[in-house]
Amino acid sequence: MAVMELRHLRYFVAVAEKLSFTAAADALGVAQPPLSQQIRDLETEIGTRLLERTTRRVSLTQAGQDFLVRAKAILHSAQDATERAHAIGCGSVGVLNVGLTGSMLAGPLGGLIYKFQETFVGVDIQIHEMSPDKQIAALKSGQTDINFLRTPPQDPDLTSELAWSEGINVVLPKGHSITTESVTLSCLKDEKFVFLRLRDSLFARHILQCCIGSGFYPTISQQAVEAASLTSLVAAGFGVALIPEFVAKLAHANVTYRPVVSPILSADVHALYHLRSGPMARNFLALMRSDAERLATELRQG
Amino acid sequence: MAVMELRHLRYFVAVAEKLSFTAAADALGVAQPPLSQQIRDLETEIGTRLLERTTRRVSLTQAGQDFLVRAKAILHSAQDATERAHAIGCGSVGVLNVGLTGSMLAGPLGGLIYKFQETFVGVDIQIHEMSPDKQIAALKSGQTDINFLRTPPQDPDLTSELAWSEGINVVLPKGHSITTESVTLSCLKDEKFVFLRLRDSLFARHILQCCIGSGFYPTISQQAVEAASLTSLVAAGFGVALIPEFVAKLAHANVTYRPVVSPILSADVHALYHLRSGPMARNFLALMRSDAERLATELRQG
DNA sequence: GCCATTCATACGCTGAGCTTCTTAATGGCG
DNA sequence: CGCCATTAAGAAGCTCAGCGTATGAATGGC
Repeated sequence: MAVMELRHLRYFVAVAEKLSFTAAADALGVAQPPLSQQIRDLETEIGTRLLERTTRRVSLTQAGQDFLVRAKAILHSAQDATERAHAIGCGSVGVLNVGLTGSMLAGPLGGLIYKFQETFVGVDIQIHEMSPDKQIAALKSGQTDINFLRTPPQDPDLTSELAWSEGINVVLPKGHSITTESVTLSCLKDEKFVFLRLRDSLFARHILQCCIGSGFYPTISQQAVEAASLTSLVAAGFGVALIPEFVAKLAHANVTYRPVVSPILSADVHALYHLRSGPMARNFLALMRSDAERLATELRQG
Repeated sequence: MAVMELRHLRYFVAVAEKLSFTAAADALGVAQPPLSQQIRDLETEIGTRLLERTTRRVSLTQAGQDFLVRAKAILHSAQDATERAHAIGCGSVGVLNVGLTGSMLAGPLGGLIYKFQETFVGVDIQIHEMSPDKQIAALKSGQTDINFLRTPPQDPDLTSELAWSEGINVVLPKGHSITTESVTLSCLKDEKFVFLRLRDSLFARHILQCCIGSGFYPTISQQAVEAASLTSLVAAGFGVALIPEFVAKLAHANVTYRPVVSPILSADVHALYHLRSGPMARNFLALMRSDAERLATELRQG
């Protein structure tokens, strides 16, 4: 027993719309006899006549009229399904879940997301703010497709890629004795420091190593979890802090920011994604790379 | 270039639901290699991967997840379309348009329609009241599927079939001199008559012939178009009228009804339908015949 | 490190669907 | 009234799509 295929529907719709087997066969690019046969098979399969035909006239039965509407809808659905799947496969439609820590949007990421949205209007970008320790779990569970963080973990399933590098600023409480436009790390050796929690933050440990490299072990008065909290603690008088350049854009009234010029310090942000992350994530990464290259070129030229 | 067929969807859905080629192949009753090949063809056709597969694990891509939902919907639609078409072909669902004149429902037709509705619950019966001259046009244009009238026309496209026969009653105004339980036609020879318009009504001409056959030419004081109007004209004092038995069921306060027993008169109602009327009409006719037969048997026995 | 399991590939075969040729039927036209 | 053009259906042969069998490659479990 033959089963119904889309071919039967295509043939039937052609005949039903032309009300002629020969015209339909011509339009379909097949000969007339196989068309007649396929229609016959379809009618046998359904168990009722769809077309009433004499040698001079072809007309739809009531069943045929109903079936025509549905057949066209099915063919349309099939076309639509393939187009949608293709679009999703290309990464031009769908939902892209981006995971990041709260302070990350202050840097180039905001503009990057805006540009991506402009290019891929069919993609809905969902931004999930989450603490660094939850990011890996979110990626692995598929909750997010791509995450941005300063501490790329070593995980065989996950790939990390440098997104951008920032300079380091020192945050000084208002009225602090240092008044120079820029500072060196060593002139901070007698200060009290507010740090990110060393246990969690690769960035904090990196800064610590830099201090040691500059010849002193910093006195740590407080440890915070969120980078944005550091500024507030400085404002409250707990000491000074070293923060990524772009976090300093989130200005605070009772502190001042000064770039650290010696040694040259940098805070790296990494894009982290799953090995089998979708095409949207790859498109995002591609845009990110081209954007980084553009920035580098501009810096070189300007 | 191969085109997509329902087979591809069936295969894909099977694999996507089992998340295993071998299990799906087993369920589909085919070997695993052709299944792999069909999936590959489908992916080529769509232009993107739908399934991510290693030798140990099969998983859906984002495109695959979307496509799975749509593929299942399409297969369901196809099944639904065939079932609906089959049902329409059998006459068990659809709309049956019945055309009739206003007074026709008083007879056996009401019960017949009720019984038909009980048997074919999927059929929506639409009753169209219309004047006799519009019935043929309605049938030919497809506006109605089956019509009931007392004057079957001779038309090569239309078939008529005796639906039932009724006796004839005479309608007398209240206080008329005739007081017997039943009357003969000849004892009405000196009455004034209200008739249906002779130009339109085969029934009226039939009655006229019967009067002539009984030895008199009736004095016609008024002619009406609707059978139901005759009773009102009698009540108004325009004379007496001869009407089909079942129309007399529509009782009127100021008249009395008496059967005409000699000669035996009958008013026939015919079912009229198109040569290519649908299966619902045929089902209705079949029920009508069996009902008529049942009535005849009951009459014979009782 | 071996083995079992599973998906992909290779290859030959069967039959479904196609083309061509032909027949039957019907409406239009002279 | 009969011929012809037109159209759907039937017959026969062919081609290739899809299937089955056999085999290979890869991966996770023991």
